[in-house]
Amino acid sequence: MLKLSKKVEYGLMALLHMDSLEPGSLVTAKEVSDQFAIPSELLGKVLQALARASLVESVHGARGGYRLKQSLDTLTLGEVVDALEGPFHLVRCHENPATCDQFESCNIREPVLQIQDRLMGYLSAFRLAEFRSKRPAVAGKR
Amino acid sequence: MLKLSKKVEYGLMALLHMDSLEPGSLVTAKEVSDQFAIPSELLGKVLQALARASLVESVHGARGGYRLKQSLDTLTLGEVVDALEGPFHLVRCHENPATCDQFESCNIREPVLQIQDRLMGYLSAFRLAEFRSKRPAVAGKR
DNA sequence: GTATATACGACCTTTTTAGTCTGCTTTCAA
DNA sequence: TTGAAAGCAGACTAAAAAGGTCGTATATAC
Repeated sequence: MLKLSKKVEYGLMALLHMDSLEPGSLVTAKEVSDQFAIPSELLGKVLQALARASLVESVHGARGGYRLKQSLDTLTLGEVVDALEGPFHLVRCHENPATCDQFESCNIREPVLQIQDRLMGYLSAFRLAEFRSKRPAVAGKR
Repeated sequence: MLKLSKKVEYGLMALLHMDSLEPGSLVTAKEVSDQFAIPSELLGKVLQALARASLVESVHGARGGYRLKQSLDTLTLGEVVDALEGPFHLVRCHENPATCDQFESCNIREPVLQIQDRLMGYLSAFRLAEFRSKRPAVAGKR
């Protein structure tokens, strides 16, 4: 209920991590999964989904890996959620009214839609660069 | 993922319905469940939770039922969510860090907390009266 | 005292989420 | 040219949460 999924958490952690690396350098799913104690197969799927959505770029084969394709300055939380969970719907009936037993009698449809729009607007306005600025500055070489 | 639960939906529907009745009049869980095609036992639990949280008042025994205890002008979406789902946490680790395998290495804790605070602020600022104003006006007697 | 209603807890079922496994394709480099 | 390292894809399983049901106790009107 109103929770972020592990997929989104993992995706954000990976994106933030990539942002902290030398620009353009590759990192493998295994390296990230080791660093953050994430199951590697699962993180692999997450990164693949981010690649399909062009948030990251994947390089196949040995010595391959992933790198950011967009700056965190332009990436938003909404894009990450959309890439990993699909279009955002606050209630099931907006996706598929047929499954809702209350559809006919429903007296909250319009206002819920309005809330959804505002939440979505917030997610789409939240730039991932804001994640970066909150962490302690990392001194030294990179 | 970032969905409203059926409990919250049912609670909102019931609250809105009560608001449309003669002020002070009682309505039973059965009546509401019939009107909105909600399983009555489930709606019963929802209304009981709303009563525990003092959003509605319950009257026991024959001819009993529920009525609003607060005006929708003062009730907020945040209160309803809190009454029916408990304190709002965007990620599990805010409730129980022990269950999070990524707790040590996590690089997104602070920003996620910030997002949660803003979402919570939004929920708490959203007055249920706004639900009312969006419905078609009901002409005639009440 | 009986019918009607809320209250509450235990339970069951279904759906969703999280994680695993198997096998493939692509690429580098020895 | 071949083996290891990596991404890719889908099926599968396990665990957790959500949704729903049932039984029973308690309160109240008539």
